[in-house]
Amino acid sequence: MRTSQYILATLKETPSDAEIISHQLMLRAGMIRKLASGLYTWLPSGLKVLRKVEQVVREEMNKAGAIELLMPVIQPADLWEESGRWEQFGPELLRINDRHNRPFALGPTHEEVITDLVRKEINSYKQLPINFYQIQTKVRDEVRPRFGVMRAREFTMKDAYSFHMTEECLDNTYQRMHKAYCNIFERLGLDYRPVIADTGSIGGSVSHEFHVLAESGEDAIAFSDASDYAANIEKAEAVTPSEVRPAPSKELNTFDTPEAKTIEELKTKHGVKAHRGVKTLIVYGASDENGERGLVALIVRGDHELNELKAEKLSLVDSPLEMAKEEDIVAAIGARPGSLGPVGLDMPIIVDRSVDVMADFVAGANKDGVHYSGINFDRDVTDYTVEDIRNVVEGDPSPCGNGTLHIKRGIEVGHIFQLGSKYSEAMNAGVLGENGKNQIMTMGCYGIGVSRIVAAAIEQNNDKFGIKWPKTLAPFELAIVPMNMHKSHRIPDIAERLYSEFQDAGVDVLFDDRKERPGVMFNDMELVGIPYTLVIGERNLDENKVELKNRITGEKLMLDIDSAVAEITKAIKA
RNA sequence: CGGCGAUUAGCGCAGUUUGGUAGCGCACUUGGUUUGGGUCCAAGGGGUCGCAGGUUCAAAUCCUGCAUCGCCGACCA
Repeated sequence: MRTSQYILATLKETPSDAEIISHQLMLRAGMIRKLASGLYTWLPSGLKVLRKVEQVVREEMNKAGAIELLMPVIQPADLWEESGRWEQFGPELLRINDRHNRPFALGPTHEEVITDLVRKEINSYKQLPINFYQIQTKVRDEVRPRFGVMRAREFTMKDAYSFHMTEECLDNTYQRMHKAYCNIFERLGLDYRPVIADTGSIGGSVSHEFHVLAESGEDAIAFSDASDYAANIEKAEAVTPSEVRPAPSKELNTFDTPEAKTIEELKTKHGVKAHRGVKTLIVYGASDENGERGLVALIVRGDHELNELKAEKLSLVDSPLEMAKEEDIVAAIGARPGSLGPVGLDMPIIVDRSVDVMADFVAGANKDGVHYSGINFDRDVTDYTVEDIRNVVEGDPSPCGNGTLHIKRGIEVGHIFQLGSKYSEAMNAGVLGENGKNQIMTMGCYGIGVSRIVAAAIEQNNDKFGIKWPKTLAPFELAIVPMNMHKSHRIPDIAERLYSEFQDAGVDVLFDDRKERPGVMFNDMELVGIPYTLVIGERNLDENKVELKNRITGEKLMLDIDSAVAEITKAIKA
């Protein structure tokens, strides 16, 4: 490709609405352009990278025995009603009506469509297990799209769905997919981790996420330093410390705290250390038979955070979790948030495991501007239950029993689930078993955020000059940069000759034939992140040499013109 | 969904306080100059100042409403 016949579309200045480095570089390197919030056009260079990711994914899926197909983006509402997700999915499901006013959804995922296909096409246990996948555009009307293609409303996803007679068979395929995913992220040269995950709105039991480690990641991951335990923080169990609750040593006392509404203010204004106090969070309880929701108190240590996911899984708590409105709190308790506590509280009280082992602690007195000190369980608070409802923190013991937890940030690029029969049952997807009877199939599903991987790879591979693509992802394998080509005949002759020889050798080469100054070309090639740049200039031509620059190592090599094509091609294809 | 901020040429921004014919840099076009790391000089093209109302002799500027975009938050009691 010649730059003069291409659209490099590089930008000198960083567009002001790009926050993270991958978003800035994708815009500056001419990979994407925004159409509207969360909607992006892939420019030629960006598309080339996207296709390379797709190809790696496709090869590894095929190798793992999955079969490619392609399903529609537009899906009839009936299917979603059958699975129950038309109601359940919420506003993230973008709904449209056709000209006959029939309801449809733009597919955020394809469990319904594939289950419908399989129940019609697969009739016998002899055809199982089977695993279908597609690489396709997904639509999710995100609450807040951000970070460019990282969290977009329209994005490319690889989704696979497997069907089985037994749990064992599902587990088998699941492990195979787990391995295939590891292969994919390794081939893409990414620093990644598989972590134990929650199943979220997709449903099912066993689940792993694959995270690319990056500071800008939206998820927190907890790792053990002494085993391979790794979990999304929302799923990591906070293990009960071995310590036993000390005996009460203080009397229950009130003290005035008119200006202290937060743990931080209690600390600065009254010297209460965060881990000596507790936070009392009021949420709505599960609805009773009349559909009424009461209030429930959740209590975590002052220096801990409530884990919303753990909380909403408790039977007493409404799901999704919703914090009580201030007026409801005042009506029920007579005090406002900031002065709440468990003593004398007339509602179910759920305390975190780490609160259960506290003695003589501080909490609000359920009277505005007043706190208790010296609170002790079973003396001052008698009716409560103990649950794991907090996020793990750095230094917690690992739930696997080995080592200590550390927290890092990650970008979720893959997620695999053992779905069980959630969809197959709701949609009556069965086959005839060996015994001649109908049996509901068991399912697994496996997703990879293909477009997100492009951004995640940039987060991990950049410097102040731009993107440093790993060989497998670079939009071009080689750039030819002639110095002041229009000034001589030697330069263009050699550049043209090498360009065509590289093309014949099957190298994806970008020939920068613009009438630009050298600095402009160098900067563009570095910004775009092409792994090798071949510099052709008068300076070295008299010795019959050309210069090869490595974008990753910065290394410069002088090569004989006559052997350059063979040598470089060999290095690239290695 | 809540809070904050932004919206002026393709991009980055000034001008808005104090109303008076729309500016700068980059990019683009033309000519010249320069040539191994974002040359320099000159000339030029490009804007219903997000939209709709209002106030005024006069609105990018003041007022009202709306839209779009971004950030933060959506447990932190």
